[in-house]
Amino acid sequence: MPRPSLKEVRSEQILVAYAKCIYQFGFEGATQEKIAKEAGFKRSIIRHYLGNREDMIGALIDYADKKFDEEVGELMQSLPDQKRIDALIDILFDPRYASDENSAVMLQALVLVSGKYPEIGSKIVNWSNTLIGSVQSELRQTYPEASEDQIFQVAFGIVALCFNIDSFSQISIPQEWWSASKDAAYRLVSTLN
Amino acid sequence: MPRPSLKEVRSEQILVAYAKCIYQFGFEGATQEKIAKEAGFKRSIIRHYLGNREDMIGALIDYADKKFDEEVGELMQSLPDQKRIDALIDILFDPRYASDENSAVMLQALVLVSGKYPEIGSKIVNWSNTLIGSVQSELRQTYPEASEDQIFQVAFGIVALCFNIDSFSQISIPQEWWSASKDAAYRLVSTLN
DNA sequence: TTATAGATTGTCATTATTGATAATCTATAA
DNA sequence: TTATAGATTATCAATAATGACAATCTATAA
Repeated sequence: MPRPSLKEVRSEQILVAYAKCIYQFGFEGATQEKIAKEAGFKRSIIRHYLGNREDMIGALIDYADKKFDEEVGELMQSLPDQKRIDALIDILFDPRYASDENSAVMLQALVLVSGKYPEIGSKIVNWSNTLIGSVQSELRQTYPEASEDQIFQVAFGIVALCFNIDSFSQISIPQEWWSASKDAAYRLVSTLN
Repeated sequence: MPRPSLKEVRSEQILVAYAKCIYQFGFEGATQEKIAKEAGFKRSIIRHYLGNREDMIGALIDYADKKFDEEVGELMQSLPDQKRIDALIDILFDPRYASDENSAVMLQALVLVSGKYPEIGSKIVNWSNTLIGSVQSELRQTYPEASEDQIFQVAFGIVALCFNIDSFSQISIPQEWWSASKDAAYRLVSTLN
């Protein structure tokens, strides 16, 4: 009888806009008004679908949580059969992937407010571990003779380099920082020989 | 005739409190009221010494700028004569140095708002280059046979690892992340042999 | 002691942000 | 066509934050 619900669609549109605003204005600077404008709705619509500010934050965290896993999954799926590690590093350190749609950027924004919202901290550790784990298993395939400790150190280093360069994505940084990050990642891998 | 000026002292006290609030509440969350409370003054005192919000931000950037150079200088001064690179890495990846007084944390907070205040972006690049440059010159001393490109890549990687782990400083992260960062840094250095 | 410049505090208008709810509009099924 | 559930918009009170300026207090030198 009633018109069809848009809850799913609208919620995601709002959360995407929310993420973009956090990226652009910071966590506390991402006001409902700005989010609404970014999403192309009136502010009231936000409340209608997501509730108050606290509810919004919860929804955002859940969304980021889901999104991060998806992105890592897609990333690993996209790797070719041969030279998978090289391909992985090439993607991780490609400037084109470090847009405001990248979860790594959201992660950096959330790190800054994890003091205020403690549940964020453990999520971030989880996300990091997810990515580190994926890199680890790739390394393990290619370097079966290396120890787990060695593999973990290298995987962690690669992810750290990636997080770091992504965190700069809205600053106009020297071109060579991207290639330096990538080269450093390759250097880390080379130590497993 | 008049009473002596406290401008220098008060300004620094306020800016320290400002930095601490940014670290704790985020950039937009660092309100004048919170800063005043943190510093132990009334809000009016902030305006008296630093002016309005925009003036405050400018003062903060200048302060962070000066502070960062000082800290890097002191860090390099503190290195022993022997095994300077090992000592440098040990300090950079010591959890005790990544407190809220660490400039690296401020840097991460400022990165997030550099979209709003473009002058911040170039400062951050400068700060990074300062630290990278210092690490480079140390590496150059120990590995004179390595090329400049190689030295830069390794120096950049070390600084990136440092920035990354520092950015997590207010999250309770696994203990091994610190050692993994340090180990990765050592691995990077080892590639210069 | 006293005049003075600066320190410190107090107050108020303005604006920004949010929470909450009412009012209106509209796509669907009966 | 029409009732209905949900979409969308409008509005207002409450609070937070800022800007601006007035008022008061106090350490110094003359």
